[in-house]
Amino acid sequence: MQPEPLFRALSDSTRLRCLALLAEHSELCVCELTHALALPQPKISHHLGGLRKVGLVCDRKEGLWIYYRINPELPQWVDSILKATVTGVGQREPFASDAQALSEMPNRPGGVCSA
Amino acid sequence: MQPEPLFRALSDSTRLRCLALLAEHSELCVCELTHALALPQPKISHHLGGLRKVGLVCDRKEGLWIYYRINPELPQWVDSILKATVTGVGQREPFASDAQALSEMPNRPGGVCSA
DNA sequence: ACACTATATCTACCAAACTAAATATAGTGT
DNA sequence: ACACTATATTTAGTTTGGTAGATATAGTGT
Repeated sequence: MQPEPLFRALSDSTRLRCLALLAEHSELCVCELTHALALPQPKISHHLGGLRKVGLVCDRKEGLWIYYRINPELPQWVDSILKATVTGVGQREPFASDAQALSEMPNRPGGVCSA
Repeated sequence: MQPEPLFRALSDSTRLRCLALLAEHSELCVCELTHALALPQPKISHHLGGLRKVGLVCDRKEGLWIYYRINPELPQWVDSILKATVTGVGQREPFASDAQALSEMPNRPGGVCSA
């Protein structure tokens, strides 16, 4: 993985918020992310596409839903960067509120039992 | 430190190359970086200004030269990100060639004896 | 077939940022 | 005072990338 596109992907607030949630939930569908971040669905989809394009996330289709997860085959140094980032900023806003909003979302599909 | 400006700073090739060199040389002046990267001096200065603005580097003036170093007071998670990046991509091009070009530079000023 | 939900794509607009080149600032030595 | 070196800033042009909104695709249930 090239560092420049990686860091560019990490330089946007919407993408970082998605990644921060994904880092703690193994997989989430678009509607969960849309709810947690309270942003328009096309915007979320657009940014998830960007994350997928650089290889940071992958997706899985199940029925009507598409579940995203952090790519489990990331190079170790990339994984370290993600972990360091979540450690460093995960308690701040808006990340904390996003996690809270997600946990309070009613009618969540599938993978609720994930870590 | 905010993550978005940090990652945006890391998303440019010129800035990454400067940081990679600084990560292994404690301090370097602008002319050393300009020589190592073989880029126009105003371009190097401009990008160093960007790195300084987000707090990734600081500088020290000595006579005609301005020495840059990685900010020694970076938050731990930011330091982890820098180290992971250098570990992950430091051996690749153009970083390896930059280090080589720096080591072969004649008439280097001041801090040559740095690690 | 139809309505509904979930997601993706497309279009147009706008702002941020990289680049190149010229020029300005500032320190040094003669 | 002048020439020279090192560095920073400014300007203009171009591109990249984010946003909003509309629309398309696709799966589900009736």
